[in-house]
Amino acid sequence: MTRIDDVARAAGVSTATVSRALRGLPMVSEKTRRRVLDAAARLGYIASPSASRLAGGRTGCVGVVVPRITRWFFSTVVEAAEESLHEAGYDVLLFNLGGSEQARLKLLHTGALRQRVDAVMMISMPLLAEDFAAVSRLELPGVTVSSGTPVPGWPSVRIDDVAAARDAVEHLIGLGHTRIARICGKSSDELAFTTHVDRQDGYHAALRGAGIRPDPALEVEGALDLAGGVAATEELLRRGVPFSAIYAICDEAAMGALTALRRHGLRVPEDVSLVGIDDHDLAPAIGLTTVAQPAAEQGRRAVETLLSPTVPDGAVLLPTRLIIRESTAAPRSTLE
Amino acid sequence: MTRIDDVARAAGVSTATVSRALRGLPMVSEKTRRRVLDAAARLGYIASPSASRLAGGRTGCVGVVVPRITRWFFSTVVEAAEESLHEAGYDVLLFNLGGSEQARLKLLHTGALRQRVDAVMMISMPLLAEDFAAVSRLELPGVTVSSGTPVPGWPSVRIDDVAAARDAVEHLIGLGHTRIARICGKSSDELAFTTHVDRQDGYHAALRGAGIRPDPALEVEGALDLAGGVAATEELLRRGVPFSAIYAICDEAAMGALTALRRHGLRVPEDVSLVGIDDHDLAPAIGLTTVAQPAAEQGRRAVETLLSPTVPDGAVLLPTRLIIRESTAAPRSTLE
DNA sequence: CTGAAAGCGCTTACAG
DNA sequence: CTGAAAGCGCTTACAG
Repeated sequence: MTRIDDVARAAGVSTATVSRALRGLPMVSEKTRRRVLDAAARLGYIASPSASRLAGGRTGCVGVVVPRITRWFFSTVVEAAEESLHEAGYDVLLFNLGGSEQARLKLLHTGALRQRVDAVMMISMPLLAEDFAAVSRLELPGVTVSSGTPVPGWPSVRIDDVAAARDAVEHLIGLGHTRIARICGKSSDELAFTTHVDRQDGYHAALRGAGIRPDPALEVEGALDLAGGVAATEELLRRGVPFSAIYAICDEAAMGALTALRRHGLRVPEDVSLVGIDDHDLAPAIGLTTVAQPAAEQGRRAVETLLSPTVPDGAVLLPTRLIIRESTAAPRSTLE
Repeated sequence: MTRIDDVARAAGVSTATVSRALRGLPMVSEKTRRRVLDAAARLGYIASPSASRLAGGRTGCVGVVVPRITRWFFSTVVEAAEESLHEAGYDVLLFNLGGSEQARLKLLHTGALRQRVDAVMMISMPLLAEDFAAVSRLELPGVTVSSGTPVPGWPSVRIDDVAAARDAVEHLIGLGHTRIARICGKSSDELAFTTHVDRQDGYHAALRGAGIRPDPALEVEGALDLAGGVAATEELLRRGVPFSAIYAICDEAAMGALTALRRHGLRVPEDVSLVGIDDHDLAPAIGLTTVAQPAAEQGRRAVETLLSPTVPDGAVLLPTRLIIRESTAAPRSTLE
């Protein structure tokens, strides 16, 4: 392993100069820099990250915290963020909570992040009142994506969840639906916080805006994934209340709904219209009408915001857009 | 930030003793250890990773390299591996290639991994002849998952891809199909190496075993994802060759095939039977018959193998299993 | 623009 | 079982 002294000796300069030259600092003559660069290349020198970190105080790492990397939204945000981070010269430390409360607590209340990262990006991280102290004890810059709970001093990147849900439901209303079911995540889930509540509010707002009185019998909690969508839809059907459309809190839940409906011999959209939120990779494949949110863009913007904090505390709101596909149509009753 | 001296002072011992006590090393009396632990806890002491790394030579990090974190198989392997790694006290550095050849080269031929990790886990990493030197120059222990190309000295964890493909195709043959199309990834793709070839071999072996002569007109390359499955199936239909079943190299491609078939008014399984490989999360939802492979288990076993190398060079082969759902049935011709 | 030297905060032989 | 001291390989004031 060649060290900085080897390079210094080969280039005939001090280690301080090697350090400066290699990091592109000013205060090095062009001639010297070239000599150092040559020597370093020739020797295949790479500075020891541990040593640089200890001496320089910067880790060159960013911690990316995500509830479940297996979910479309999260993996898409992480992929985009990772690319931007690497481009900016940072390594990314992945913390996947796996939906476990224990992992969340460990991350927050153990030194898992202390001195390991220069900054933190938290995606859809639910933070309870007692967690804020832990986060601020980190004394780290950070950014939240699709938060969750805004962290004081950290910018946040997200969409307007109220509007997204409203758009989805208003689309159904526009088609003539009035009995619109809602399937959503459990309140205890990872997205349970503002996202959950906001999308619920959007649903209610749309209904009220059209003079439709929300019916609790049409709203059912499941999980946020496919299985949850199936279960919620089964429960809905079990209740026996009439409905002509389903609004799902996310596309994965919508896919679950689609599955459950088909199992019961119900056709989409002939018997039931279905709309989700996300624009999941598979949404075009199954013809799902949805409100698209820019997942990758949120990841990129989060990194950008983290690295050049122009909006210290502000929120970056990214646009969503309704994409009408084949899963929604006018209800049969209005056709009859 | 409290340092090791602070703890040493508070406990009335030397820093060497603090270091030993905190890391659970032997050669520390129980009484002293308790005193140190108390002091550390009281002061909220956490050892500086940079300093430990520099002094100790271990980074406590494992690099996880993956072609595309957004794909089902990869995110599932990573989730499981990440959990095991964190349990074992390692941080995970994520390297998502994003399907870019440039990222692959940068990772291999730059110091991206040098001195940053204690070990490497490469998932479905395509390695060309010229890459091996770069990998061995890393001088790091490693493991490959679903390789790809086996790396000398690194154990590998995977399934028997030949058998998986054979099982899928034999299932179709058992139902009476003889015109079985194959849609697969491009040879230039991430899984292009052994996985691609093995599954191709399995398909051919199954056909030959049944006395069916492979027809090149029935085999079409696409991408490995949904869009690729759509495109490949469109191409297949465009060719106008008769077929009653499709074997897809992975479930995501199968979902693409399903989409394309539906668009063309073809029903599954009435008009066309469809089988994939994976048992993707969404496979049950769409009733896809598939050969299940244990993705999470591969992630866990890889970590296990990496951390306690009992099989220095050997391959861990995990079992697959055919899961029959609604996407496969006897061909109509045999029913007529 | 360049160098000598201290220091970052640990771990590890080496003694005892 | 415990401690004094060197050393890990850089970066950073401080001089010049």
